[in-house]
Amino acid sequence: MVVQKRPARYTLDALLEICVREFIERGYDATSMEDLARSARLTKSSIYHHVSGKEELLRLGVARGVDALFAVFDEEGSTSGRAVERLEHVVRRSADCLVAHLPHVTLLLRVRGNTEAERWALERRRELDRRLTELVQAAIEEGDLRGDLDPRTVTRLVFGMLNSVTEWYRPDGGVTGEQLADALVALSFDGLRAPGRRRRSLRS
Amino acid sequence: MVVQKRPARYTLDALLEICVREFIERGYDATSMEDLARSARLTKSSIYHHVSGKEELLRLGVARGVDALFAVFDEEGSTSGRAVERLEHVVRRSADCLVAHLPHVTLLLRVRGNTEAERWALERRRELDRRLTELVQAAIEEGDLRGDLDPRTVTRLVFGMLNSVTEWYRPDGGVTGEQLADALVALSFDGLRAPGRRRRSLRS
DNA sequence: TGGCTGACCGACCGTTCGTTCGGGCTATCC
DNA sequence: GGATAGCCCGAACGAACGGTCGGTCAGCCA
Repeated sequence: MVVQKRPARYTLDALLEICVREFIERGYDATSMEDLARSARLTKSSIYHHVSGKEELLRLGVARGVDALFAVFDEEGSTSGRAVERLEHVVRRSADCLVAHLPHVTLLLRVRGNTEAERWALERRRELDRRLTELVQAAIEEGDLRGDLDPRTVTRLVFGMLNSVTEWYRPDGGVTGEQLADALVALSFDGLRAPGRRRRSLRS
Repeated sequence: MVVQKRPARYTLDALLEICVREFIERGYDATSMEDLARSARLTKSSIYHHVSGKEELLRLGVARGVDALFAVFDEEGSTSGRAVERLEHVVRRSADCLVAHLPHVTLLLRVRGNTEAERWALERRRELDRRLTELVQAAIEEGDLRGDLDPRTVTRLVFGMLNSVTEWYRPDGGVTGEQLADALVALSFDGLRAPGRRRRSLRS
């Protein structure tokens, strides 16, 4: 093993980046402090110089994911215009955001509520879900979205499709963030079917 | 607390059901054998009478999920007819199947590859993904699905939307399995947009 | 009725966990 | 050049982990 003469110094963010990556790979609970230390080329005890403990690393990680996603709803395109256009903006920008902050958002979407930090993250996610549902509801009422599907259900499905990106997307996989966002918006709003062959509504 | 005079006897399946539920609630790694024992009203050591250890419980659980999902691809509707119809059949029946075997499929979709059993499960999931991609590819070539999107990407998105159901669907939530399957198929193939307002292709 | 067996239990094992503590090294400042 | 502060280390802590062991107890069959 190579030992650096001048040991690498870590900023909090640099250390966090490594730990978040490890959390994602093995899962938070399955990752030990020794795993983190090995990955960062530090000792376990050195990590405690930067953070108060394992849970703080999780808290910092998911907080960055939360901040990134909430920022999308504050953008101008999310607050003005027809609901259907605001919805499209949110979906597209969420995809961008998800790609830009892939590790943090991935971590955020994996928490199960075992600790205080995780429960807080779950509550924030629920808030995002609520806002998205409102948008879908409004777009249906304005006549731009089909009304034959339960708004709550389709919101969760679209949200689910969006969030599933963290399960497979890799920046070096040949698909750019823009291509991904295009596909997401296209699929959400117009579906897979070839133009000219579309059904009008649910099968009777 | 009520204590049964004749202590409940467990079949393997009955015990597995309880353990799978616990794994889902807290995550596999965060669930201790004592957690399982408490939930089953047994002692830790009694569990070892039924299974060889914690990992076997996981293995049995995910195997049931794998079997259920693979069965869909063996159905007649998945093997004959136009590709687009086979695809619709697979999506609809996967949704049914996911609702019918919600705990096992949920567990399956959460594994991260830390153990041998988990790596096997991941490989089976990849195989499902491969088969679905083939269907999408074929349906595009037959002209029934739009050709302006990358087959690999949309497959993963549709798959992601499908799988996301485990994250929120609850049988007692007022949405039946059939309504869910309808919404999934409708969204996948025709999208959210109201009929008459659909776009022909990607924005230029 | 006496022994066998399946289901279960309490006590305990070695290991690994997250965390703590005291100290050492190096660059910087006075 | 001595003191200071930031960063890091080795060793060890108590707690909790998954798993083992010997034994108990009820129901069944001969």
